[in-house]
Amino acid sequence: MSDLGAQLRARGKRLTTQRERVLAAVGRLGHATPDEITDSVGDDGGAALPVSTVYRSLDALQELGLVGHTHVDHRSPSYHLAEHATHLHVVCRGCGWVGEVPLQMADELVARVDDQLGFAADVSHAAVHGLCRTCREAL
Amino acid sequence: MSDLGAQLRARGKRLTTQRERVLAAVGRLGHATPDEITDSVGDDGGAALPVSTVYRSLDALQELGLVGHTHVDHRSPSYHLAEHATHLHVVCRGCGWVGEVPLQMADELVARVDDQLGFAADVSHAAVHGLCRTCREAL
DNA sequence: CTACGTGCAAAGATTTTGCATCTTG
DNA sequence: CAAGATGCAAAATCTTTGCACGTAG
Repeated sequence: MSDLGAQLRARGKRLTTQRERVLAAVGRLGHATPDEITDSVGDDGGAALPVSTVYRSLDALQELGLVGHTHVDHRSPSYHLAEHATHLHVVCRGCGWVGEVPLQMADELVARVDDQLGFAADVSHAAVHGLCRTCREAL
Repeated sequence: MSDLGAQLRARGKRLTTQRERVLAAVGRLGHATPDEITDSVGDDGGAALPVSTVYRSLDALQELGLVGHTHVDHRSPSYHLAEHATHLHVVCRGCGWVGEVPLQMADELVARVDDQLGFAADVSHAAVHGLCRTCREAL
């Protein structure tokens, strides 16, 4: 993936195995916390990485716009590939279930916010809380 | 505010000055982190409260549904009165500005999510990221 | 070579917990 | 009184930082 290298270089940064491995781990996991990513990095057969490197790599990759993150629960942000950010999250307060919803469902909201505030909303980084079908019926 | 007492008692909890003061502080501040709330509690002339009590009070008040919280930035949740939750937040990635948007703007999103997933979304607890008018034009 | 990045360990920041003591109901 | 809450300080989490050494370009 020399493309990654090019993007990094364009920003005065460098391509390192660590960054490649962190990016790969994020891709493998879909959505994951820094902690989960750290655990997963070793799954490619290579050596484990210190958490600090994972954090710094995520920062770098985020600066390039390759990954993004959302706050699904109280603690720990959840990282995902930017290209995978074609949805927003719904998080159940009852059971913790996390679902994905196509961005288009929020089109109207985005349009209205733009209209009234001139605010360019990026809904793909949003988490909406509520109750899933099951927990809702359980009440 | 005997109502607060009644609600607490109904849950097997008790009414204490600390809880009243934390609730009052949240009301005064509108939106605030546990830290800011701790600082503000003293503003009513009373003694300061230990952070742990503030956290426990917020938990209790949240359990009663009197306060809620959102994750505006990386660290620290922001608490607000539930009755004040008539809006959702838009957070500017550029300057950190936080705006409020009437819930109705998300009505369609809520309806669609309900329709397709049976998920009861509570958008008042949501933070949508993006760029405010100013930062947007600055690009 | 010369930045920039990595490892490691220590420091920060934030939240939670154990326990003796005090209060509410 | 008895069940809960509080205070305080210590522990647990989660993230960031300093610094000497390694390495991409």
